[in-house]
Amino acid sequence: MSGKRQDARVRYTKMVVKQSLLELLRTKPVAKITVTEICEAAGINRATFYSHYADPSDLLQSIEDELVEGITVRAQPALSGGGTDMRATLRGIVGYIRANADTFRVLLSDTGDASFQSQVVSVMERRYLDFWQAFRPEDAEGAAYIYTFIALGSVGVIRRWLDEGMLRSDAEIAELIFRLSAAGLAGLGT
Amino acid sequence: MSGKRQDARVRYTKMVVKQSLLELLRTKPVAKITVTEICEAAGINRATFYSHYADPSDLLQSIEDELVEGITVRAQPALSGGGTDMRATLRGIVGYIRANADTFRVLLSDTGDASFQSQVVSVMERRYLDFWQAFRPEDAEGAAYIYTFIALGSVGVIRRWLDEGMLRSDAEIAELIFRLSAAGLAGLGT
DNA sequence: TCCGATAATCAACGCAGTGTTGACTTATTT
DNA sequence: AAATAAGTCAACACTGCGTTGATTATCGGA
Repeated sequence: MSGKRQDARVRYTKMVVKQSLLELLRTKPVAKITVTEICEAAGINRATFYSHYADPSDLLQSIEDELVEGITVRAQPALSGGGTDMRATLRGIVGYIRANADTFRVLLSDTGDASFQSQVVSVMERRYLDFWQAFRPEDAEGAAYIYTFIALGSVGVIRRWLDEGMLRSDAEIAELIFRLSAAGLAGLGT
Repeated sequence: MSGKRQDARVRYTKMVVKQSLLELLRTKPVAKITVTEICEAAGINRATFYSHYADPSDLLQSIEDELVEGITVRAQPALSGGGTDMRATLRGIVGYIRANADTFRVLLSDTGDASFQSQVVSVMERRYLDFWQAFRPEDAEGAAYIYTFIALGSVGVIRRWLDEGMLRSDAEIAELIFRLSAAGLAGLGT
């Protein structure tokens, strides 16, 4: 997409630095993680860190951006292989989260980042809106609240699923989220 | 509850320091707020800060604890004046959040604290569980997921309500949350 | 395969914020 | 008015910051 591929050294540095931060995030919030700490864990020089990122939050942001992008792509109905099939889209998203489970678990946890969760919710919200509006064209009272409700609720289900060690299959979780969301929407008209 | 009342000076210090932090939190995340900054804004000596709190996160934690306590109390059905009336309980909670709207808005925002949201969700979750289990004694498949779904969804509704400037009345929002939650639960059996 | 370009390393820098101390001043309680 | 507790102030060593310039290692293309 953007010109040539990055230098192998750069790729390595970014990778090792990201992994080190994620490792540290398991033990404490980003507020208490220092650049020095990250560099020691990564085995790189501090100056190298600064040539790529401004501070630990900036690094965290770049990790988050990748994951949000991954979800966004899979939230596009056309690309998820299911056309307008919401279940298929959800399975795609759940599968992607499983593939990056360790990272998602940390970032969505208590010591994680509120803004990351917020970004994920936004993507879900938009997708739900696109999908369900086809079925209920006329906007009921307080419709926007419902999409927020089910989007955040869905993320909650995913969080719990991750915390429990992903005992259930992707399909099961996708189906559960689908049913709960559909029910929430149905409840509006009541 | 715990012995005598605190010295007036202590009460003032804690108050002004909390307000200063909340003010700063409007502009940046807690990760980038320094003790020095807080003290300048509060007009107190740095040594005074350290005699009460360990660091900015510790101070933030104490603010959060108060609010979580406030919600917990109102989530007790017996105390919310409505017996087992879930609507009344929700109205009580929503009213409390409105009374502390500025603070809740900041803490539940993107730049807020993931652990605070998490604590609030926990309280709601437990309350929903107590209430609804009376109506559906036999636990359906994946019941725990539903409570997480509706608890987080409820917090999402509150977040949106705060962001929109609380245009709707407490009763309206409480009713909306009640309806969405009930619907989510009903959807499980389907 | 060699060469120019790009990255990473290292040591050093002044600077800002930390957390603690002890001597002091000021406010509160009884 | 005296005793107690809290806040102020200046100073301290220390840690981490962010940047610099010189040096070494690695990469990718001609």
